[in-house]
Amino acid sequence: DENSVLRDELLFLGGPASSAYALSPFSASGGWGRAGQLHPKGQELDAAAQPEGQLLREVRVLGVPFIPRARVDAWLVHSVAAGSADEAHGLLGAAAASSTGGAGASVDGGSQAVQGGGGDPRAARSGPLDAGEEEKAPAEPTAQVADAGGCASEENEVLREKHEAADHSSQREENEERVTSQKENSLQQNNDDENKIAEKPDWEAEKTTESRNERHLNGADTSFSLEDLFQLLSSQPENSLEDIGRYSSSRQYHQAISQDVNLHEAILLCPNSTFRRDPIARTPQSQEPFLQLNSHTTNPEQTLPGTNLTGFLSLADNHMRNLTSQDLLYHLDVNIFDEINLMSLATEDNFDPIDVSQLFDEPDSDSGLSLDSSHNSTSVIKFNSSHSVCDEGAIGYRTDHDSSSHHDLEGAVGGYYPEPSKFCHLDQSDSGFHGDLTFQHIFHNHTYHLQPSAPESTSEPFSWPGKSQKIRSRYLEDTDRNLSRDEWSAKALRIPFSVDEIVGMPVDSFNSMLSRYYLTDLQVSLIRDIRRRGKNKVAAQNCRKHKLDIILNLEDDVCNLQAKKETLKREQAQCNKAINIMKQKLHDLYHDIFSRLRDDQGRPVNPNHYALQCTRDGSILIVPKELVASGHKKVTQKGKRK
DNA sequence: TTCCGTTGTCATGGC
DNA sequence: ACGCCATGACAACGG
Repeated sequence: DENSVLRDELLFLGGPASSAYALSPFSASGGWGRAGQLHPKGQELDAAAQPEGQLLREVRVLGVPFIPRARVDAWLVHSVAAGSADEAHGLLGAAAASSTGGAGASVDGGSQAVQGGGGDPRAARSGPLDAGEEEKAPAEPTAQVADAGGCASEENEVLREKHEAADHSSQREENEERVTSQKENSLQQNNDDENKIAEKPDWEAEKTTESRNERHLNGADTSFSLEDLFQLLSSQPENSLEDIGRYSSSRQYHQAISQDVNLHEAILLCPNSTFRRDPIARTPQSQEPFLQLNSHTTNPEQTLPGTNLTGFLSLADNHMRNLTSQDLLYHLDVNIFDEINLMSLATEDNFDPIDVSQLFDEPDSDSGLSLDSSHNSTSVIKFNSSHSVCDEGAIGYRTDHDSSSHHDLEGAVGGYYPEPSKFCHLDQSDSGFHGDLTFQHIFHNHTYHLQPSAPESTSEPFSWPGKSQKIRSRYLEDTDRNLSRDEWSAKALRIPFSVDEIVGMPVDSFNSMLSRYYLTDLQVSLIRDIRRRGKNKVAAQNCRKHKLDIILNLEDDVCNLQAKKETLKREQAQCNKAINIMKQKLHDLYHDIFSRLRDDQGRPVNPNHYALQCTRDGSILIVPKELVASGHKKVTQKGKRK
């Protein structure tokens, strides 16, 4: 029904399942429009220029007032933060009740509950969702919202027009906002009870920290208590890498004040546009090195427990100290990545840095990927490939091809994550890549399957030079031998789908998947290559099978024809034999007849001069051979009766 | 070491 | 134009 559709939509937006019913007040009393009037600070609520995507469409289908996502997000945020049990359980009635007064509690636990009371919870946000949104969607004067005067239809009409004006925005932009919304809600969920954060899986905590990061970057979250973060940070031992990773966002907040920019923080502070899947702003050259580096700095599991993370960050910091964030993207020394690469490898058991360095020092090392052949890409591939060794963070993913549906999201949120602590990310753990990170966290289990018909371990994402066979053997002994080259590559690049999915997915689902998920160009390229190679591999197998079938059929045909030939030969021999017998019988009969014939003088008839001829009436005539040779044209009755 | 079969991959053309 | 499929050709690998 319509409510379930809206609920699914909100689920996709990242809101808690219960919050989906926040839309119910739409149809009840147009409460959103009136809620705008109740905004205590009179802050703008509308960012109508932002496309609202499917949510808007669903809302419009229902004929309810259009609610900008920013409002919905804020409302959801505060509904959750208020701890309303009814709302938390997704009761329509409760949501309807909240439409008039809102939740009334801020994420700060009440100390900054300025938006509370009777205010519209959606108004709690002091600004638009993010800077980009602010630019595209100028603040709508509060008076305009208030002037709606509870007339939901009027506001709906205005907002709808605004939306239609902004309808040109791309689907990707819409997805970005969805992810942002999702993260916003994650933030609220985590802020609601900070104590729970340590109990949550790392992936969830990571998502939370990223949400904070984004808020920090956007400067839109003014209600977040920095003091809380400082206390939280100070309560955690700095030498705990896990804690460092977990509270990376806290460190970031701290950095924002101290201006002590280290590598990690500098990365996290990079403009979002750099890492979002913006077809204009983003380039593979600028993105990939960044992602690689950041992934290792933000992932506590990828570093040895005894590794001096601070030292490492300082090392990288020296490289970037004089670089802007954009410069960083283009000029990060590849050697750094090599170092990081080896560091990440060092986390593996039986790691031999010499062997591995030899491995990657091998000239003519063919990645085997028809990816971007640029230097950066190559280094990335190597890096990722090596990293995949330690990457056991297979997260549960759905094997059905419709994994991107909202229902799947709902199911995946509560899904099982085998090793969340090992969910070390490469290119999704940066602050600008929440989409991939979040979606991967939610959706997927990176349990890459072995294709049944494909004997593996003969190809890897990088070549194994001949003299490194020993290393290879050792290498493979410690890892999953059953991963094919593409599976390795997919795992290394954090492709959130299995090779089987990529290859077997219908083209429509495949394209939908590519557009729905936040994938780097490298990932998209790899996915397409995997799909192409996978399909071609199957085609080649079919072709060879077909060719073999043809050969076998031809061989069968040859056998059959040979047998038939033999049979025909035997039949011919039998026929010849019968013919000879008949000839012999006829010959004997001739001689027998002529031996008994006598002419008029009683002399024997010479068979060489006469022949026997059978007439139509059955009588037998003796005809001279010269007459027979003349064509039987003139048969004389010169013969004698027997 | 050579030969041969198998397999994966790429390029190409047809649909 | 795009994607899929079939197929020849090639290389790598293993027996």
